[in-house]
Amino acid sequence: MPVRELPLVPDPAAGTSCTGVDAGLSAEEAERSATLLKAVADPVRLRLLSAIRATPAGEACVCDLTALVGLAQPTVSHHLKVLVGAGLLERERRGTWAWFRVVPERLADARATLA
Amino acid sequence: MPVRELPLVPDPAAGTSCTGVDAGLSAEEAERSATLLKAVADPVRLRLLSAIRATPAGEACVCDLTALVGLAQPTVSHHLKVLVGAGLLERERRGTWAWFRVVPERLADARATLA
DNA sequence: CACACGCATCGGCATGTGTCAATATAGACG
DNA sequence: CGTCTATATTGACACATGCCGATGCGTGTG
Repeated sequence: MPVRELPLVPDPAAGTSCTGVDAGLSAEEAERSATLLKAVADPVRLRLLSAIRATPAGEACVCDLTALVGLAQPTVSHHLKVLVGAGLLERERRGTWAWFRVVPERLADARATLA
Repeated sequence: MPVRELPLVPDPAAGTSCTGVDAGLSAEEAERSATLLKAVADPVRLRLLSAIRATPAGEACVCDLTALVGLAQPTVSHHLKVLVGAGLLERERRGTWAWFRVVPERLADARATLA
């Protein structure tokens, strides 16, 4: 029966079982963090966020972004909806256009989950 | 024909086309960042990273982690492989066990893509 | 050598995700 | 009201992903 080397602090007589690493992050916390990170973990959505933030006014409408990423309009609308759903973007309708702004606090939240 | 309101800086005679938001993040950069973030955007992998980091020695073996997350051993091995592939984890074989440590620099890289 | 144990890989299945064409909705304008 | 433009929604498809059981590989132990 192989025996662990270095720490071997606990587990003196526990048979062959491993030491047991407890917790570090609950399943619920991990689930919520992953949901937020999944919204960002997409190349198109990263470009959308970056492009909107790089705008002089800090906002952009769908047609601008459609031209930018080179995808069909429904696809871009879908990605924007995902970002809005995650709280990373705010949507405001002015006339015919829909304007999107990033929510920096929410982006900071995402960054904080990797701290 | 509706006309844009606030900025209307360029686009004086360009018909109905939108202003054009340029760049902010190249497609290649976005692709690489998304690959790194995808590795982290999973509840199980977040828990694995967190648990390994919370260990006194900063490392853990598969059997510990299997017990932690409550999934089958092949599933945990799969997730660990994803994390190693992304450079977020280092793997070292000592005897029968495989020990995993987090690579803080790589985690900082992931965090930096959201700056 | 034979065996046991930890871990990795394979094959398959269910589910999730990105994409687009087609269509629906909403507001502006005549 | 009818039409045009910008955006949202739907349906369908291909593809990726998470999960597990079965199996293979490597390494200590008797």
